[in-house]
Amino acid sequence: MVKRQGERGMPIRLPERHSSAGFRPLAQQRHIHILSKLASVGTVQVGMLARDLRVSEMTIRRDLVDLEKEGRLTRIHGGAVDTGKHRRTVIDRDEPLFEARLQRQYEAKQRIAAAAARLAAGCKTIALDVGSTTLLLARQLHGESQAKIFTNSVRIAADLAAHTAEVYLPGGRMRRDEMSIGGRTAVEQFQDLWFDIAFVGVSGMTTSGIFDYSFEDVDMKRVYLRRSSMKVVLCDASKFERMSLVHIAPLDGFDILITDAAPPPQIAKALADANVRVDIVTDTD
Amino acid sequence: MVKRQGERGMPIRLPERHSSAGFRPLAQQRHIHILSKLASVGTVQVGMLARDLRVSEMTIRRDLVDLEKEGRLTRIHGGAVDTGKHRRTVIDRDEPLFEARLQRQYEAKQRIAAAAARLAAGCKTIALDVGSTTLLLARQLHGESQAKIFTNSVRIAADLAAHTAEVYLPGGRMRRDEMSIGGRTAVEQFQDLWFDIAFVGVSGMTTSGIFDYSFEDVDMKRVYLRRSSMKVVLCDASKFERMSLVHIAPLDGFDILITDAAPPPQIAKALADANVRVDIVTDTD
DNA sequence: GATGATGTTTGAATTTGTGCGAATCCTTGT
DNA sequence: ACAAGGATTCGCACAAATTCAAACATCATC
Repeated sequence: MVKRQGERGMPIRLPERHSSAGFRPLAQQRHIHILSKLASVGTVQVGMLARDLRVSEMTIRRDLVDLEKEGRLTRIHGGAVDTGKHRRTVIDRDEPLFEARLQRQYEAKQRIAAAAARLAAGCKTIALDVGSTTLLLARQLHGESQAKIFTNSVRIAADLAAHTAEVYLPGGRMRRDEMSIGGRTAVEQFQDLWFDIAFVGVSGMTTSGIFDYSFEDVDMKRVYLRRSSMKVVLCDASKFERMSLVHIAPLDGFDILITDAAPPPQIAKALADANVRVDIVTDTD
Repeated sequence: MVKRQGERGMPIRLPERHSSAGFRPLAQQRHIHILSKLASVGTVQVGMLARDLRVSEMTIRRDLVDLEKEGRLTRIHGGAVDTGKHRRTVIDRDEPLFEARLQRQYEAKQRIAAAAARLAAGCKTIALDVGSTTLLLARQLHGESQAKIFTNSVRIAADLAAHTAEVYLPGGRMRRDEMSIGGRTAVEQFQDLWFDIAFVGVSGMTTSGIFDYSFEDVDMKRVYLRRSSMKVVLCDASKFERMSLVHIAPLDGFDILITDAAPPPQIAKALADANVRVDIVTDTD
């Protein structure tokens, strides 16, 4: 059976030259709706989407098939989860958001963290940003007992406590959800230090730079990037071409990008122009 | 066909919906819920999960089998525990030392903490010292969502994160065992503040004052006692007549002592002379 | 009418629920 | 300490429910 778009072969994403009437937007809008839902909650259900978008479940399934072909999501029984290996991801009604974020793209983050840990080996002073990927990195650093680790994440500090020799935190108010410490005083305490290497997580990356959705944590990210010899950004591939609330820095604001898949061409070029080394940790292990 | 809860009669409230339900949690969502529970509590029970997720116990068991195959947990009779290699997110299985201390005199500490929590009710700024009793107190403060809580214990901060509105930490190096933050900079950050009430734990008390075995934490204890309107010492009865490494303050350095049994006569007299109010929480509640 | 997207039907595939015997755990008695 | 008894939990096998996707019908636009 030939799919309705089967003859296309290539995933051409032309803006559809359909002149006047905007009937096409419907499908397009559904796709956007689905993807944005995925981005915010990590999972979608066929029935729920059908109800939200006032279309049949069959249509939703066809949408999901299309989006899966483009690699934007992974279909599972009953719905879909955002890209990454099957079996993981999702949010929960009443449980911490963080845990859900941690599960999303778990394998990718794990691989990224492993590569980052290799990079950090031997460094004496290591700065760790807030985030789920950096938390996984922290766990890989348990062995580095001779390093001093600086982080504004209480979660990471608590995790490192039992294993790593020296953990330093800035002072200030702790954010509830993220368990990060931010604010002016916190930034001041760290900005006079100098780190051998800093690992910063982001929530989006475009040709114009790296982004994060957290207003409060951005200042500290900037400090990390400003005050370290080697500036490493951890960013799984789902975050390419995605902007967020706050612009952290342009692409030449860091040295190394560790990710799990090749970035899209424009970003790849921009990274090359900015002299950023790109480490891609592939799926095949 | 008899429902699994059929004998209960009415109160079953299953969200019976039409085909486009989306109410039953996706398999992945259940997995997340389970892992997340595991991360926060350490163990899960089949029955409880089935109730939480509104699915049959069989389904939960199948989930657990799947997750065990992925190595994310270890199944035990009646439920599952988290496997050692995936450590918990918020706070880890506290190291033996701390856990042991927490168990020692557990009931006494719990009662003391409860009395302290009553004392703290309504206070706007609360300082919490490091220690096992103060940790129990922190857990009783989960409801006090309008208070600002200051502590140099990362353990307490992590514990409070999910429940209490505002938690403040000083910056500095974290001690491994106690997960406390100390040092000159930490002390400096707190000594300009003023607390409504401060709770300080001690490891010994004699007629000459209160003592602690931790060299690093004493300075912060002194700050708490110096900078708060109400200075409360938490001290279970086993610590009377015991000295420790460091002398924190004389008996007139605080206002209220909460303990679980009447202190020996000499100390009682010395406390009376120092104008300390003694709250004894008896075994009979 | 041709084209392409969407809705509907229907049987297959997958997931979930239930019954019931076996296994395990817990308590109690000796 | 060991065994018996009772209760709970497990997991297989099968039934029920849900979801999937192919085939076809329908609708809209050009």
